[in-house]
Amino acid sequence: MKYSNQTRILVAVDCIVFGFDGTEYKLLLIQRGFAPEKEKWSLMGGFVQPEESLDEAASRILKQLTGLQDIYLEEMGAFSRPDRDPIERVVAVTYVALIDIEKYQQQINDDFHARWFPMKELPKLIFDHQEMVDIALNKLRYKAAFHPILFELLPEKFTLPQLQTMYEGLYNTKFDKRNFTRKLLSTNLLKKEKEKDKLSSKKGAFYYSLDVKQYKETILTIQNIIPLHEITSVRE
Amino acid sequence: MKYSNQTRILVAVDCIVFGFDGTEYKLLLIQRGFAPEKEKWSLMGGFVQPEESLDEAASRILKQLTGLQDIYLEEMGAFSRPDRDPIERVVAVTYVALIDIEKYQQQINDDFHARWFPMKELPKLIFDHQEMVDIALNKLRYKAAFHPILFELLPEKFTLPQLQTMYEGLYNTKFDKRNFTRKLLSTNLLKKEKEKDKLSSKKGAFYYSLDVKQYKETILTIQNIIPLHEITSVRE
DNA sequence: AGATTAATTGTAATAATTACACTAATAATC
DNA sequence: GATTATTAGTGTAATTATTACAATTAATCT
Repeated sequence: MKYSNQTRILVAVDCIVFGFDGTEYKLLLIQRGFAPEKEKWSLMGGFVQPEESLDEAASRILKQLTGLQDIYLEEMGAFSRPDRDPIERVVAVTYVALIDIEKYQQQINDDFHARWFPMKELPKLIFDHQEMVDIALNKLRYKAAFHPILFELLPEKFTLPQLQTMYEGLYNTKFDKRNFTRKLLSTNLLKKEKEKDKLSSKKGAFYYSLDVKQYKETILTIQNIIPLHEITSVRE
Repeated sequence: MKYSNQTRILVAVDCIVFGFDGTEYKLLLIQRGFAPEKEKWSLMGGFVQPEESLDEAASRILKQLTGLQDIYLEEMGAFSRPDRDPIERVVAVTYVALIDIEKYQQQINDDFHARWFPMKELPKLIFDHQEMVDIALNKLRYKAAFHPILFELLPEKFTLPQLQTMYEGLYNTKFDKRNFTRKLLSTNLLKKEKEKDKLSSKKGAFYYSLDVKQYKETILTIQNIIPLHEITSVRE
């Protein structure tokens, strides 16, 4: 038994993977393996299979095309212009991930020519993938202003100057060191470690790590219009 | 020419329409017009047609099933469990709207038994529609804490007590009048009108309206971690 | 005219944000 | 081993935002 007289459509998933290498933002791309636009640079995409959800499809596709697994992927929206794919109609649902480039460098598998491109030097992308990336970057900027999600882009232990560089890179601006660190530390999300990172300076900068318990509590908290003590519960 | 060996899937759109009547939040539902679950309460849903985008499908479906048109609908996410519809696989993309119940009361058309239900008295919904509503409400709470989007739920002219009631209703709490109005007015988004609303009190409360130009500028502004003067441009 | 109802308004204490520049630690160099 | 170069780390005062708290005002109703 089926719904009659309805058109069935190909559903695809495209994964937008942002990375940070301590200096700049990069985007992970692959060379598309099939026609049309074979060999052209593309997000990691594929078709949803009959027995998998979109989340499952996104994880599978990312793993198949890059080797990356156990990455947090967040749905970002559907792209559905009827002519967005020249071959036939495809509705694409996008997923976004933020990863620490160095941490996952090993996992990334060369079979499909996955490659990191600095955000300022992206090649021409197929179909509407550039639009997907633009929207994802704007959403990331927006979210990062409220939520300390940029931690996800860093290794487990990171320094305050690294964090600051990351925020400055996202917004193309400079912040005052004292005010920036004060604000970050006042969140109580950071734990100072005993070791220093000696790679990027002579003096060396102390490592910090994310206080995961605090983080999970804090990320559920609503700010601004709602006085903090009024909050009961918010799922997301 | 088509992509070979791929499964095509029904794609549906479901519209979650929240309303506020000055006192409480309500959800617009219809009685489903076809099997399975015919006559059961449901979000306004339908299948995406070959030549329309998802946004277009959402507008069309909302209009066909309720008469509502020119409503701002925002995509909220896909629901894709393979077994979410017992007849056959359907991937549903949800859209959320906020409207002023009284303003649109006229437009709402009884052909399909569209009806407002108070959020605390929702009937059993088909499939995973209750889950969609729960997620939408949480996202609304979350967004409203940062963005003054609740204006969209009110008529063009509204009073400060109405606004406060709306915020209090969303969070099940009470705010201090003085602090609430001070905060709202400090956004410079509200313009005081000359007339008063005399319906809800003897003294009458002045009407305010949204300063649309200011609103569009402000909604693009990022707060918190990013000092305001640093912002260049953020699309969303 | 007086009672009733809900709208409107201010202030003082506290907390957060901003602007601003020198000192500390280490490695590299002479 | 002293000097230089480099980046990390830190404090304070002025301003602005937030909070807690209650009397007065405008209009209608009796």
